[in-house]
Amino acid sequence: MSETRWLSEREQEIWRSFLSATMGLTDALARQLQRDAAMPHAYYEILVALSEAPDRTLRMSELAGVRNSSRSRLSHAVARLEEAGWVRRRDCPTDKRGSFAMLTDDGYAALEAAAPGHVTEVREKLFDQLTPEQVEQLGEISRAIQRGLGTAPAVTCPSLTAEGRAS
Amino acid sequence: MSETRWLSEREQEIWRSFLSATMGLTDALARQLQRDAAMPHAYYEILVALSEAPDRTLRMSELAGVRNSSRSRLSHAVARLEEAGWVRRRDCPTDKRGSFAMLTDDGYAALEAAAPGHVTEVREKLFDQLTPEQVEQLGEISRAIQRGLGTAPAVTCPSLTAEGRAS
DNA sequence: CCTAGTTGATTGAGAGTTCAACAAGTACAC
DNA sequence: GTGTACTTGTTGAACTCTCAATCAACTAGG
Repeated sequence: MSETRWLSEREQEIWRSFLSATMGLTDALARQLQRDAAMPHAYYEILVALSEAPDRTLRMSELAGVRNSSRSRLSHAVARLEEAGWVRRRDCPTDKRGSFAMLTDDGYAALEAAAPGHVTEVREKLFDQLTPEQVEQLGEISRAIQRGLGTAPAVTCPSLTAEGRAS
Repeated sequence: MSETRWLSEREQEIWRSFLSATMGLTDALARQLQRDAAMPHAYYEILVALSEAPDRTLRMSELAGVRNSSRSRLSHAVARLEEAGWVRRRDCPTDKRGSFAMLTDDGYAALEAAAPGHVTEVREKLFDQLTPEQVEQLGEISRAIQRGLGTAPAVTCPSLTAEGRAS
């Protein structure tokens, strides 16, 4: 076992700043969604993933994969979302173990209602704070980190473009 | 109320990548600490903050401020840490409402034991993935985000430098 | 002094996440 | 076919975090 490669002063400074920034940002987004749309960020992302899927429907395992979520977590979450009437489960005909999760019209409406506030928060707290160069740099850095994590650089989050919106 | 400023395709792509990267990184760190040191990341940071304080002691409210944590959360956390024997509470003599949290020798030992694995994870998953330029860029970006959040750019995280370590 | 308002910290309930255990179904070799 | 191994999805318990309520102690103004 090799020696620990400790962080330099500068690295530590950056690491702490990074941690503070990302945690603060995450926190701000979560708070905004909880306050204005009564849903946790994780649930919002589930709704988004479903809204972008064909027929607004996905297998539970696919949904878990796309969201980088554990099956267990997703199962609990979908149970909640079903209670709220935003998602409905269907059995898979070809594989009797399988389950589909389908976004309901109510769920889509909830997503549409939540989106503007969420995007606004993302824009104000992140993009408005950075220069265009920094935005590009952040994109590169994020990709690099993703590579290091060995996770698929898959589709990962909300539909926030103007085009993605319903008419 | 003004129109929502939706994200461009490019912005959305970067946003998703950023979210995936930071969540994945956060997750990896949390898992490593939980697995190897049986503590959540938040608790690790509390121990770090205490270890860097004079007499390894801080007022609860100061600790909450430094960690950007709610008083409630900290109270619960310190209760757990006290159970584990890693932290001890003391009454404040001058302000009888106040409480001190003090890192015990056991707590310090636990921190020392946990640190190498944690730093290694941070280095491998973050710094090893970036060029020196990107590291600097990330520092700048993080500062900018922090400014936008309006939080103090205070000391925010683990003591990971070689100098910070006990002899 | 004494009330009103503020601050420091704790508590309990509710919600989300994790982990391990589990049931049920599928796949594949033999 | 039969048995073994793997996959899909759910469940329950334990844990952390949040939020609102609470309480004690301090502080300022009359």
